[in-house]
Amino acid sequence: MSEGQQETAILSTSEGETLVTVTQVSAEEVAQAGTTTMALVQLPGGQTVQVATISDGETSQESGDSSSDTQKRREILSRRPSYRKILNDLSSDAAAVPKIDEEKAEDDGASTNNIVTLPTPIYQTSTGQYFAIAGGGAIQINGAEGLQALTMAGAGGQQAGATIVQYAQTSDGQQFFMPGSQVVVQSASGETYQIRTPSGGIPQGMVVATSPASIQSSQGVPEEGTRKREVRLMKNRDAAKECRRRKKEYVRSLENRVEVLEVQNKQLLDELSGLKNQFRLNPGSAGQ
DNA sequence: CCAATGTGCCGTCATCGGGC
DNA sequence: GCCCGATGACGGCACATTGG
Repeated sequence: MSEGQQETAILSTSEGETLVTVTQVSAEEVAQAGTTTMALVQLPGGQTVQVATISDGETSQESGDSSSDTQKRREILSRRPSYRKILNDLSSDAAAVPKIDEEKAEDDGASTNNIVTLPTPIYQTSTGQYFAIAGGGAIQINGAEGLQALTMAGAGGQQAGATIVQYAQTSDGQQFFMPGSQVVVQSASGETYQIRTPSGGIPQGMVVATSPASIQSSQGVPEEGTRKREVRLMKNRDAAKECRRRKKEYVRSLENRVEVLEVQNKQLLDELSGLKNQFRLNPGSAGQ
């Protein structure tokens, strides 16, 4: 399809009322768009909407202003894979558009920015109950009987709905159970709480939760190294998630581009075939 | 039904490169 | 030089699929 040669389809009712007008954009425009823009749909009110290919991580972002996304995508796709560069682009856009937050919320349930800054220090149990990390460092659990499972409410380091801690109500307080050996919870204020399996005193698998103050007072300076390590692991864990998310998004964009280029290629082949037939039937008209 | 295999996701480690 | 974020590599786990 050459420049300015657009194909238009009109969807109308039996009474002849036009519902929508679909204009296929030129191959060049498609190529420039890189991945997403396939057609323009004109609504009855005169509003024009770009119809884009749909992929998991992109639909939530591109329903709004698509022009800036198209521009950005064009830049992304015109260069060789560089996740660092992609990150720079994304981070520069993040100030204006909170796209990462939205995508991550629906993508894999990972935290919005990083695990360090949880949106709220309140967590929800599988039964809908809540517990909170109070300002003094205490973990407060609202009324529980029997064994309960704690899951992160909303964003967090664990998979959405994954059980990270179980607890039971006892006569002398709360007791925690957990599948792993250690869990670190960080509050919105940045304080780190370690939930660890003790060496003895309580049944195996039972853990206790300690606040930063008690950790420092009971175990002293050497624990600082452990705490730093846990924070570093948490940050790296989150960075790895984000990196994988960007990589998946990049692969999706490449797949989208393949689709677009295949369509473009087919159109060009069809056009070539048509021209060949035309030349065969009417050789004298060639070049006019 | 069950073991083998494939796939996807995650956490961790090692390394690199940029900022200070 | 140190710190920190990004990312490749690796291994583990959970789940789905497949063949006997």
